[in-house]
Amino acid sequence: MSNIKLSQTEENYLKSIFHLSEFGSKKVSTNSISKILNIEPASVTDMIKKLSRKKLIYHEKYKGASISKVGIKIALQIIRRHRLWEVFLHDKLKFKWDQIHEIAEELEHVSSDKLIDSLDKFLKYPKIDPHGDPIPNKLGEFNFIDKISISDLKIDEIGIVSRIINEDEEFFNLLNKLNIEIGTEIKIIDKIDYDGSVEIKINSKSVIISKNIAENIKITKI
Amino acid sequence: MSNIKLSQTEENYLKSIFHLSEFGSKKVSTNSISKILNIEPASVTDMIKKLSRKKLIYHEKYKGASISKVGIKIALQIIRRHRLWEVFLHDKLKFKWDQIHEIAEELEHVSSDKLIDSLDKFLKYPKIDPHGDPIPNKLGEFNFIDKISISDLKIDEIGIVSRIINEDEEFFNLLNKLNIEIGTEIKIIDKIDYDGSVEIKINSKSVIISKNIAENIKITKI
DNA sequence: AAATTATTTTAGGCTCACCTAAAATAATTA
DNA sequence: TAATTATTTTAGGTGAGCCTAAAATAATTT
Repeated sequence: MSNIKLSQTEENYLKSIFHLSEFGSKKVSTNSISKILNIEPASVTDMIKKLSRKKLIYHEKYKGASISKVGIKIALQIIRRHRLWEVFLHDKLKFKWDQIHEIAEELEHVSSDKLIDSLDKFLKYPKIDPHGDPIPNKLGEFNFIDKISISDLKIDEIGIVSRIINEDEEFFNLLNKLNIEIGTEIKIIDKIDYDGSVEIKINSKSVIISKNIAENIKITKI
Repeated sequence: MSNIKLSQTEENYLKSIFHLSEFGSKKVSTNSISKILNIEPASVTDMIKKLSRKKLIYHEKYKGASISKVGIKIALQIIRRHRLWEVFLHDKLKFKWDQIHEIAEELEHVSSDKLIDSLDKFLKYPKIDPHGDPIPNKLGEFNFIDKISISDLKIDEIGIVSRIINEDEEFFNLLNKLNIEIGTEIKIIDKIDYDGSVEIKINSKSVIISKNIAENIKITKI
């Protein structure tokens, strides 16, 4: 195992770069990292240099950063920790869906491998977290399910909610109001050409949701 | 609630000062803190000033520090978090008794009150941790049981192991070898005047343990 | 292509939590 | 009590991770 011990800050940067790079496939700009982490671009440049020196990312001046193999491996372990803690908080401690992310952000930095493997076992090796995101295993492997969103369904098709992209409290409240959670069955009643809104039926009630909302709810077609 | 948000470092200092002060009753020297935390005395002085400014401790130059009411309250909350995580690691994740302390040192700094209260509930409000130490409740209250050690028993008296003072791995290995853990019944066979060693019977086997060992094992007389 | 705008980097500063060396104070021993 | 030793504090310095302001580079408009 590559046992480079990173600081919490380094871990957070690496995780963000991984997410922004879409599994390592894209270059990531200084500005995008800056926005996600709420840190000034100049500071981001400093950290990019640091991670670059450690070979966790590659960087060419003024040309963006890309994440290295080792960087991806570490990022996946951080994500694994985060998501396992989310399962724990949700399933065992009965936390609401919208409260788990923030706490998992702290727990994910606790650095014992044995802790995480034991937690994994205790939770019975879950494959997805409460948001429907896949949990990498010890080796960083996970089921990459390229899900479609509500907007992608056609009229009369039915899907099961499998992942919520947006993690804002406001978005969570909205879903609560609409009675939507992971596992909810949704049928497309109508698609409004004008602005991409979608009329859907949930538990025999029908509502119209905006294009933006529809795109933030991933589903599995059935 | 006093919601002063402290850094991990500040929390560690406060916890050490609390422990060294024996529940707030004694003054604590710069040197003793320095030794416990493995930090140079000069650095300790810096932090003493900082905690003093925040009124978590009192300090008079060259005369040692004492912990304030608010300081004690916060220290007890950190200890509560530490011990609840130890119970979780031991009881739920099946960690060995000697591996829990280090991990709990990290987990104790995760700062959500709701997390700790939910964990407390999940663990069914335990009163003691796996070392036999009492767990303060939400309000900082706990059962202060002034336990006696094996050395304090007389010949033919019987006690139940209720707390292990020393947390070294070596000491843990020794206890393992002797088949001693929390809950073990011990009978005093003989006390050797020469050096304070004690002959004890555990599960019908008798061994002689040194005075030092005997003093590090607390028991409840039955 | 030149000018403008946006992005990224450099330069220099700050705080936190540490350090060493030296000075100040307290405690102990002769 | 004076000298010695131990403890604590001050003074000045370091790296990590942030900041602002200005310079360098890239991208977009005109």
